[in-house]
Amino acid sequence: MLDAYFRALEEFSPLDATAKKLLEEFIVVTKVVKSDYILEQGAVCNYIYFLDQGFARQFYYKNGKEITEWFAAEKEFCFSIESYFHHTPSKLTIQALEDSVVIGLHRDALMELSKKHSQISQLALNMLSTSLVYSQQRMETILFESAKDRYKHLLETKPKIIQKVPLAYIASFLGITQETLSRIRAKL
Amino acid sequence: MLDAYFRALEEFSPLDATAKKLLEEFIVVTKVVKSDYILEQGAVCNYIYFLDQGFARQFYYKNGKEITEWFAAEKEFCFSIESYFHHTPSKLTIQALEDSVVIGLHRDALMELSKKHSQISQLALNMLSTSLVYSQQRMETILFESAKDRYKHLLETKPKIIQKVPLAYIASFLGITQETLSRIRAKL
DNA sequence: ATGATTATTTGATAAATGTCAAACATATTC
DNA sequence: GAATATGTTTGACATTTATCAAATAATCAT
Repeated sequence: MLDAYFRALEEFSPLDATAKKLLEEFIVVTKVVKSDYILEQGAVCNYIYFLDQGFARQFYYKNGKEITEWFAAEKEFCFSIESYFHHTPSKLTIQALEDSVVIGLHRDALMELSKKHSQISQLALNMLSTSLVYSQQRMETILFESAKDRYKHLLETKPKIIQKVPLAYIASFLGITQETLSRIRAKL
Repeated sequence: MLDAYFRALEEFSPLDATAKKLLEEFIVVTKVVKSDYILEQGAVCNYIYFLDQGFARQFYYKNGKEITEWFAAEKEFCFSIESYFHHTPSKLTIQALEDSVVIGLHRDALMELSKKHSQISQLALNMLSTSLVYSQQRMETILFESAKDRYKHLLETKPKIIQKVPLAYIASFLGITQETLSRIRAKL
């Protein structure tokens, strides 16, 4: 059941049986159907979610419009960074775009267990540093690539998203309007 | 000597005498004069730098132009995130904009000592999570605020930068040209 | 299947920002 | 303090992207 999950965690750092046992206490598995919320706006994000099956998006509201901030594909992680670390209500909503199985790892698993078990602190450090590098890289692409290049990059790195998801979601994820994206696509 | 430094670290997480002693082994203090490089492009960034005194900027080259990515004011931290975590040559250069005293904390201090001492793992986790939240927030401002709003925001949050630094640095930091910034400023 | 809803494309136009060139201002050096 | 280098502003124009409106196209529910 949790095999794929622990395998995904071990991409970050090795975990022995003790570490896994400790972590298990903090793991919650949930099934959600399409359109269900994994995390609702206003709730505190207490978990790092892993999409064991399915597919989800994170979005928030800006001037009444939904802005997609991230897509989580199968075997990927997602959470509201700000809410998780600051214990504040989440601006983000995480919504399943398909029927999904979500594995949540409670904050205390990383933050508290990491005091007791060094493999877990290494796990947390490696998860965080990976996120940080991604976040930094994404910022750079937004600053210095044109909308067209960002779309092409997304096509290369996450072609599945583009097949599965309404254009408007992708546009807001890229930071452009759907009309602009439609035109970019027409000229490709 | 290191008082202010440990105080800055303890903003993230408390440190007892043992923790401080362990960390000290990995601390390097350097004086640099104006225009000196704290980190050169192509070198691996092995330290998280703290500007004990002085002022610095991080930049890299994009189409032959210097793009400022970050300013580090006195008592602030800076490092090349990607180079530090991936042990790869840094794309970034960190340059002192004034005579400065820089305190570097070696990667092994956080990554290795955190296996042995839980206060250090907490320190590392909190430093990383703080960086991650900042990085995320900055990305959002870039995506969703106009150049003018970003400039105003910088004026509010880091007025000193604007006094000390050539306009071209600030412009590239904001992701715009210096001409555009000059016009924004004229109309404020 | 049919109508209703949702998603996508297209067109006309406006706004924001970039590019290139030159003028102007300030700081630095001899 | 004159000459030089560096930094800033301004102008004309090009490009990118947004906005608003409407036309199509695709999907969904009954």
